[in-house]
Amino acid sequence: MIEKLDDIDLTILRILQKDSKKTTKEIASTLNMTISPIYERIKRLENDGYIKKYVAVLDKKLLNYPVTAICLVSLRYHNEGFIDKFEQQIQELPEVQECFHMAGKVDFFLKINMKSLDDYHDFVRLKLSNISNIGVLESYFVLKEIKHTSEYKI
Amino acid sequence: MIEKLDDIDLTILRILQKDSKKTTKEIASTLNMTISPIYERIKRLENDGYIKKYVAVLDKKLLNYPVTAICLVSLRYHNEGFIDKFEQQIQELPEVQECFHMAGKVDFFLKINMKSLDDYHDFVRLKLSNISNIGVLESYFVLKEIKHTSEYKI
DNA sequence: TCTGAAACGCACTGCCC
DNA sequence: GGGCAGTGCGTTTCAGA
Repeated sequence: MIEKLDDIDLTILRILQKDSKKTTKEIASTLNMTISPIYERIKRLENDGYIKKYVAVLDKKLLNYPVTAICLVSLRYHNEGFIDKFEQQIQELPEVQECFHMAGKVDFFLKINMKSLDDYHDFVRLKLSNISNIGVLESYFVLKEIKHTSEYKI
Repeated sequence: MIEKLDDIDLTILRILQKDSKKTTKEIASTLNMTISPIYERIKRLENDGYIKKYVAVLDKKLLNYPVTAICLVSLRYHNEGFIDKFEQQIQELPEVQECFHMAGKVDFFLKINMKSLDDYHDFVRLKLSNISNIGVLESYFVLKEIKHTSEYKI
């Protein structure tokens, strides 16, 4: 039973998508409320699916993933079976952090993290190119990450 | 003092980037260790910057952000001042979830979440276009999000 | 739906090996 | 660097309004 969110719910979501370690007590304090209602609202937001999960955000550079590539893929054949299969194969590649099916000339848009350009070369040659049905494949490299957040403007 | 990570550290990071609500006790249990060393390792990973932050991941659709656009921007002038200013202005736009400075013909790559195509139209017209120095601006829309994770393959 | 209080478990500290 | 025990705090539950 999913109902509309009020301002209190939105404030809770705003706080937690910035810092999920904030305690119920702290959130209650900023909202001038007691712990119980905040606690129940958070549980409701989790159960209703507004909060999907809680994750630790790691440092790409320190983990030695300095190379980020944007990869544009166009398929050769566009019937349902081929698209589904491509999507399924992409899911299983841990190097691929994001993949979107696009409207327009380019079919898929991929964001890929690698340890080196050599690794990227191997990745394209051994993994991506082995996915049959890829027609055109264009790669672009990120010089600098200006902004990267999981937050939504709520 | 940042030292190299061993397998235990990497396992901890793997677990926490999937689910940061896992307790120290649970992590210790899967690693057949006691709580203390796991606790200390997590603190070290936080202090050394391997773990940047903990966040709640929200549901875009439930929050009524069904439109995701990829926006490619080329600047008119490419001297340092103009680029810095552009980057600074982008930082302040909450609709922009990701922005990368690219190598190649396209200067910047933006990922933008909106409530509707009308809102996107307004966003481009009122906010992006008002940033002086934008030369070319191309928009592509996401039909379907195949994969979107903050995890790294560690 | 909020308040307040009580119970539980985990985070955190200090000491030992 | 890892194990063990104690304390405080946050989470969780529940009676009442």
